[in-house]
Amino acid sequence: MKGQKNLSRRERQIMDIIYALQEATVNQVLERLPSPPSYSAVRALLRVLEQKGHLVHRQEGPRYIYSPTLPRERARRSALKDLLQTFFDDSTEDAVAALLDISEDSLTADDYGRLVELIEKARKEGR
Amino acid sequence: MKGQKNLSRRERQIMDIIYALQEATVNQVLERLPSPPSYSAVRALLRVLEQKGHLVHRQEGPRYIYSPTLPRERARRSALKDLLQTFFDDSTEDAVAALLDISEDSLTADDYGRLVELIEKARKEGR
DNA sequence: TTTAGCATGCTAAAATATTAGCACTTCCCG
DNA sequence: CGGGAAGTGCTAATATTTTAGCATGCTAAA
Repeated sequence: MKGQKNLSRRERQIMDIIYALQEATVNQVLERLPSPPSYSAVRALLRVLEQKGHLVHRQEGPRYIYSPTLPRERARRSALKDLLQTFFDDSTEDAVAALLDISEDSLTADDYGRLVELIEKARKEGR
Repeated sequence: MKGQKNLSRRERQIMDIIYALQEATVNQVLERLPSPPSYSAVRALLRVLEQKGHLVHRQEGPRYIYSPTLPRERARRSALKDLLQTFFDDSTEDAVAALLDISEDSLTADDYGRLVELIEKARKEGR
């Protein structure tokens, strides 16, 4: 029901890290946390996040590996949707433009070609 | 210096609202806040955000109108960059695909055309 | 003028989030 | 077998966030 934006600051940082890595151990999270707190502080947060239903863990040898409950694909759709609303007035075009602007340095001619294909394909499917 | 992800939960909600509206009064913020607290709670948060340098206000008749310190364009670039990293492994293509997927219902044939133009233009400028 | 309505500043209480520390378990290597 | 290194659970203290309430100023209409 409620979004995932009811997370506290640390919780959000942790979820982002885990989404970026897909799954992570306590230490992987700790390493990437800004102004990292103690090991046990991180464990406590992870426990809370699990209890709130945002994470699950499996045991891998001696240690826990945490992964998100909500699949990455769904989480990113939702995040993108929010971003679109907050910063782009729901304008897909503006968002794509910003995306291109950010990425221009790393895109090759082939990449541009693939992007055009992507759009052509969406256009066809879209009716 | 430090990012804007050091905000607390309420602070973040408020910044999002103000970025979406471009600028807002206390009441506009209050109306859109989930599980809205009291009027004065919102005022207190706004004051804190201003003191931290995230917002400024101007006086409009009897009331304050708050707006972000960091221009929307910069804030959204930065937000997009983060999103790209967290959820798309920095793959512009994946992000555009997700964007198209989200927006497909609302895009017209013309829109698709404009998107292709956008990319062609970026390709040319990109070298 | 008075007064009601709506705005603000400030501050202290309450609720949450964040953190460290201690006790216990498991794994692995000498 | 030990025994240390590296895990984990739990709990209590601390820090921060979030909130409401009170005092005050300004404006407009009765």
